[in-house]
Amino acid sequence: MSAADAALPADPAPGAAPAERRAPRPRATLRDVAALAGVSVPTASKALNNRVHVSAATRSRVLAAAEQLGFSPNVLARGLLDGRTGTVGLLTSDLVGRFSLPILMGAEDAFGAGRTSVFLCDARGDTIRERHHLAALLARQVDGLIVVGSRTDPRPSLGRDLPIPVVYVYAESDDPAHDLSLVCDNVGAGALAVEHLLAMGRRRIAHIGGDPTYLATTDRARGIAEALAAAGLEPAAEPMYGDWSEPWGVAAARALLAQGREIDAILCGSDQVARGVLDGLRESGCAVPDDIAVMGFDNWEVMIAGSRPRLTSVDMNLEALGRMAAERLFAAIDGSLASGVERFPCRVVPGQTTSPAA
Amino acid sequence: MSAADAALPADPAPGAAPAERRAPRPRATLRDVAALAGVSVPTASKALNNRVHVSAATRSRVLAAAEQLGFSPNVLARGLLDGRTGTVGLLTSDLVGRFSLPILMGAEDAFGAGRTSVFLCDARGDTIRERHHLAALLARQVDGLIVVGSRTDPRPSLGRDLPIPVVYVYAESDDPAHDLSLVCDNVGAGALAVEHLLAMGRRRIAHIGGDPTYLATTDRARGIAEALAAAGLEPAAEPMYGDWSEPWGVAAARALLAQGREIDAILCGSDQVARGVLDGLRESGCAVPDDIAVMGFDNWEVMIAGSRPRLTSVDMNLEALGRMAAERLFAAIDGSLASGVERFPCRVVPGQTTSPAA
DNA sequence: TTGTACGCGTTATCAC
DNA sequence: GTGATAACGCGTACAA
Repeated sequence: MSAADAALPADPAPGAAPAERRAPRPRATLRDVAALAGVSVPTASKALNNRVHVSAATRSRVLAAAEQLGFSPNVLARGLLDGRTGTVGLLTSDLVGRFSLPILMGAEDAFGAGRTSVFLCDARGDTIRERHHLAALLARQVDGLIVVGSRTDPRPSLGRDLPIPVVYVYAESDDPAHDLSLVCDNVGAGALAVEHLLAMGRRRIAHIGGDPTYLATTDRARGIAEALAAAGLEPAAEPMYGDWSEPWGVAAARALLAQGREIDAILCGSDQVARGVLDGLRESGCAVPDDIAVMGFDNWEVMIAGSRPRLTSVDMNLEALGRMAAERLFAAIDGSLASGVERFPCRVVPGQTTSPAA
Repeated sequence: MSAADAALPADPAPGAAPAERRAPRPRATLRDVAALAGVSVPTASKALNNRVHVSAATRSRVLAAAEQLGFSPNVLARGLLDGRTGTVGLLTSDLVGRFSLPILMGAEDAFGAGRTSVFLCDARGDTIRERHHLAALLARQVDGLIVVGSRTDPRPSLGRDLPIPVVYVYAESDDPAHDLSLVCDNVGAGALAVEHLLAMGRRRIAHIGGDPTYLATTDRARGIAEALAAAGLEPAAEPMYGDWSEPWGVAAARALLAQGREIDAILCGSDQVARGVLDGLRESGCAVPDDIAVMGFDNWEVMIAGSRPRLTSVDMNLEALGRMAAERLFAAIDGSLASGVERFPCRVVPGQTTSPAA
């Protein structure tokens, strides 16, 4: 890394530059470094890579030359030799980056100070763009691929004949026999939420879900129903479904209250729905959490931060998912990759909307 | 592109694969294609690149071979020859991707169906990580760099001695004499907002700003003050500053109303502040927009969508900024790059919080 | 300890 | 119309 980190020379002001000198100086190559140090190219290479059989004097001359020229090794040329580029692609369909970015960060953390970089491409839900990006990534010789879906429903496999390993994250591949997928346990997430509410002493729990065409919606609803049944409880009302918006949350909360049932908690399909529900309850004079507890899913900080009181939510552990994906991919790059679907647990992040019932 | 797009072979099921065949097949090279087509490597190259002096028969044989092998040309090897990789880096410090992603999309659109891909790296506000990413990008021979700040305040220049052109976007470089920066005209944005409110018949305009340590805050405040003065109006109250949060908006709205002044519009420092202000006004029984109009800045869809009524906001035209950056960079890659700071106008996106006064 | 020869995948040039 | 040769920047095996 010492050579790479020397990319910015220490001397930024080499005399008064002519006013119109805009053309950047050419890239220094190993040959330039070797020439400046007065050695052959392979010797310079050994010196920079801490290989044996190089005298200390030669090494320091080479290092100095590299520093002076701002030399940064061409990892692409190196990749030509060993067939690796130290680059993985992250192919996403998630417009706003709500899911992709935490996963990206987790992956970067896992690759860490190593030599691997992540190439992010957003297909914006467009199949043609996805294939275009895939071709571009393959042409750039990425060592592996992480595919992130915009929803948890299974997505089309990229196929079995790619020359590099692929890990599907968040949305599983529809070819689990050949592809490896790492996803959140949304059924478990629903159960976790119910258990949290039960621990807070709530018993009359209603569910206001999001868009019913999403697998995440039905998975969570199933987990909720199962956990309630396991506790010997009935849902406090028929589950309601709409979309992922705040306005839907507002409308649903009103409709739910209008039913006149006894309710002490509402489990919402997402943080956005939950914010709408909070608004709807406030309008109706319901106190949160004293009268009714409220919970969301996703733990999306942008939504949570503005919520009053601060919303309790279920975190999908996306960063951990990204880390796992990176580790799996890293292992697969010089080994082989398992297939199947691995589900990872979520976790409740308590806020102020679910304190113990009076 | 025809060869690259052939990366996914048309025949995904080459007989029953053994259950444990996970190791991906090796990458096909031009040599493999040439051998299969029964021609030399240079001839295969010409055939795939639509060069002249290749017989139709030969060309079709080569194309068929490439298709069959799922051949995808190694653009990195090609880059070794012409010194181009068809890759630009996008270095950001913007955690949540609120500014970076629109800019990224604009840049991708501008590079369009061309051969240029964008490499996104998030430094997460960490200087060390930024230098690490910069070194990684340089080592990967990116042809140019787009640097996106997380706030509009000038940011440290990457230096004058990089071997590739750099365009700073959203936050300008602190070395305008040598670097090119493309930013939003925040002063103009403040003026635009005032003009919109004036057009709606509002005259008693107050300003609830965001974090006063941000240049965006003071720039917008200045634009607001100047536009009011130009219209011969006084601010309806002393400007208030806090942070970028919804809770601040709520508190500020309450405090403002408590002053008992006559007010018919509130200009908020951001959409988040505006959402808080809307909440605060609703609590106090103020009707929006009938009693008081409300406007935000940023036009952040996530915030706008959940706002009731739908918030009027000033869009920063980030996608356009990204497109411009890509075009400038593209031109600079085989030319020279201008320096200085270019400011681009913003635009008002009317919602339902600023209808004409009664 | 250092330098020479070669190869990675691709394309341009120039023979044939 | 086709193929041999050289070159891009780098690392490794081997010779000096």
